[in-house]
Amino acid sequence: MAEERNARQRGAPDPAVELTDRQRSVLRAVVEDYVLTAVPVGSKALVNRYGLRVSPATVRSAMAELEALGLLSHPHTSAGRVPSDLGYRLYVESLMREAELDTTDRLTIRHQFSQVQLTSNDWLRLAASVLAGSTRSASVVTPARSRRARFGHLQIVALADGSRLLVLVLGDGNITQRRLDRSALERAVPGDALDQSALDATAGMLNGELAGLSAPQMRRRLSKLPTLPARIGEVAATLVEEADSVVVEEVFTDGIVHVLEQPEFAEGSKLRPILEVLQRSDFLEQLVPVLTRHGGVHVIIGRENTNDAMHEVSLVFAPYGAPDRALGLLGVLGPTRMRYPRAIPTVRYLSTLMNELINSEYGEAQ
Amino acid sequence: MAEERNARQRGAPDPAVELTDRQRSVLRAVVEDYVLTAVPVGSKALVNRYGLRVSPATVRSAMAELEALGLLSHPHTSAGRVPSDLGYRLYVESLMREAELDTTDRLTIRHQFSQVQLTSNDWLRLAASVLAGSTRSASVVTPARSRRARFGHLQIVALADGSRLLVLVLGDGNITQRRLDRSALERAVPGDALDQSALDATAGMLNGELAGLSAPQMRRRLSKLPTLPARIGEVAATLVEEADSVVVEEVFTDGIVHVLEQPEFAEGSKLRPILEVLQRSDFLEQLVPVLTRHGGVHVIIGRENTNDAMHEVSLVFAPYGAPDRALGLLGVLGPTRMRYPRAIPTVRYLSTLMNELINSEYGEAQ
DNA sequence: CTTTGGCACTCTCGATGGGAGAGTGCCAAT
DNA sequence: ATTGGCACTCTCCCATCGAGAGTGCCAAAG
Repeated sequence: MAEERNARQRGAPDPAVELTDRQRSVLRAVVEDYVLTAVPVGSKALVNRYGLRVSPATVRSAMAELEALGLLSHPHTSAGRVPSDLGYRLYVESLMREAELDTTDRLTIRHQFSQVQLTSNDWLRLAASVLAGSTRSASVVTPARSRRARFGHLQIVALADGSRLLVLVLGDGNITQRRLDRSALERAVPGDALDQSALDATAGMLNGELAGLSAPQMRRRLSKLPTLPARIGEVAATLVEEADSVVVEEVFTDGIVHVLEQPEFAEGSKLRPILEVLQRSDFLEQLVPVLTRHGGVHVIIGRENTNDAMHEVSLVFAPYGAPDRALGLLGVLGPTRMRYPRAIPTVRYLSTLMNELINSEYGEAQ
Repeated sequence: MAEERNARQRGAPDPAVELTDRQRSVLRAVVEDYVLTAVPVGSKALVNRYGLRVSPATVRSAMAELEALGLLSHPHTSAGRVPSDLGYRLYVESLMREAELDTTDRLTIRHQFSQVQLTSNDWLRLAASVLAGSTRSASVVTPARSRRARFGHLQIVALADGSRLLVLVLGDGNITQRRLDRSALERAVPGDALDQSALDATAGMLNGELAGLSAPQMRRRLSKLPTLPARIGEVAATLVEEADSVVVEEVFTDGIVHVLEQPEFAEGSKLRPILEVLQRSDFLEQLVPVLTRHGGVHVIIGRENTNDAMHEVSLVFAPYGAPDRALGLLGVLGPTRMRYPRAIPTVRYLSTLMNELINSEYGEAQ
């Protein structure tokens, strides 16, 4: 399973092998109880609630051992135990009973996706909404676009109202359009008839020059063309601008309210840094290096995250799309005390579903 | 001034005329002090901080009068006074010293807007960001689109890679495009060469039928066309879908963190209902009826808002764009204890600026 | 050698109870 | 009409104090 390689890659110690069965079941019980109640869990309560066939004293000693291993911690003497980040990690790696999503859940989700069109933002908004609703956490979805949009080809279309439309098809199959500013064009090509053939020629010339370039490369190439005719200059500037704007990733989030409901964020100011990070459009992008190794679901727990603001939250995320041409990310964010056995299958299902949809779209379009 | 008509339209009592000069200046001082400190303000502190040339006892009696008029209130006996919604209303109507925005502020804002292109979402994101930053409140911006997008004209363009692009120009000047699903087209028109002239004919036919219709009307009209050739059916379905998706308004918000910083929202759960309302894309839409009367800045204070969730916040907002073809809304949301003298001019300036930009764009494009 | 019951100890949490401080309301004097 | 004085009323902060829950350790029992 994908997650199992995770810990080692991350260089985290892996004391799983040394754990006794008792330690394992105590750790599991502590994690699951704490996830449920948000209250540090004591030996007695644990025995009662989980029907362990041993005495509280035995559990206590197991807990002490787990604490020595760094898997549990004490808020203070004589409070119950709380899982450490490492404890959660071990739980996620090998203790968790992970169930796939219900068939009904899957059908509901799939149905919702059939209602919106693939290229629209609604698609991503829906994904964020489904993730947030299903996991009751905050969710984040980035569009599946190549990190650096490559120039595919360019076309200038005459619209019926007399204006021109610049259509830019990117290497990853995405399309953007922009209406050309007619008065500016006339400024650039004074007295010219703005006939379609001239524009076609311009487009053809640029298509040849720019094939396969990213926006910055386009800018450089264009500046090098020694004598750029004025009319081309206008189109070219618009073009670069348009390509640039595609690269800026819009991020869709949903379900922030769920995080707010968690007791660890009852104090509003706790949420602030999280909100700020979620706003930043590139925060999921930083995770791209982490997931190139394999395609599955990734879990980042608390302080495992290099971003200081995220030391008290966990991230469960996965890529979707094709890594080489259009990579998107989707995931959920919640307190480290997160329902991993729910979050992980949900993220996994959504990433495979969106993969499937996106690939069938590509299949048809090409 | 626009705001002055507001209170009467709203049917709110208007005790302004009856207030003595002293009462007016006490009310103003109370509002301004409370807005600044968020602490109920007492008579003594008021005299000290605002250099009133009277004794605390005098202020006390003025406060008691203002309280009898419903302009101030008491959290409890022997705490200071707090403005009521009505008190804020009166302040906004006739007590506030409203300054226009700095020239430097204006230039900075204008410069930022010159950096992004008008048709992109970045334009709206920028507006939200500027509003939030300048007022230190949460901001909301809706795109300037006619509430019901009207069909303008339709064009089918052959792309260089062999696929087709459906370009839909709406009555308000907005453009959306969608790549036509080639395999589906082939299904609809089996064995056909998909030549451009056939598609042009289709487009021409639909242009004639659908001119000026809204998406629902389009749907009805299309279903009535007795014998819709298969090839047109495919295009038509895509078309309606596209037009539908334009009507769904995306809302841009920013600066929620600022609200979180306010002491009245320190307790996270207070923020919840607000967040939920902000998420709902139609919440600003509900305000459209309110503002048709005139074009200026509107202020809705606390319980004046019919939405229960908004009873503890104020809204300062304005329309932009042309009411008949493309109406957008922008505004800020904060605690009733809001810096109105800052928020109102900012919203006003942004709405006029965006008006100007949008109209110059229309001017050039037509 | 593991498990268990017992026991002393520790720490949080909630209730209780004063001051201290800020503010009010009222009244009599100016 | 304005003001100073004064008694009164709240909140807020702090300290105190059990109750409760949990721990750690130890000696006894499997």
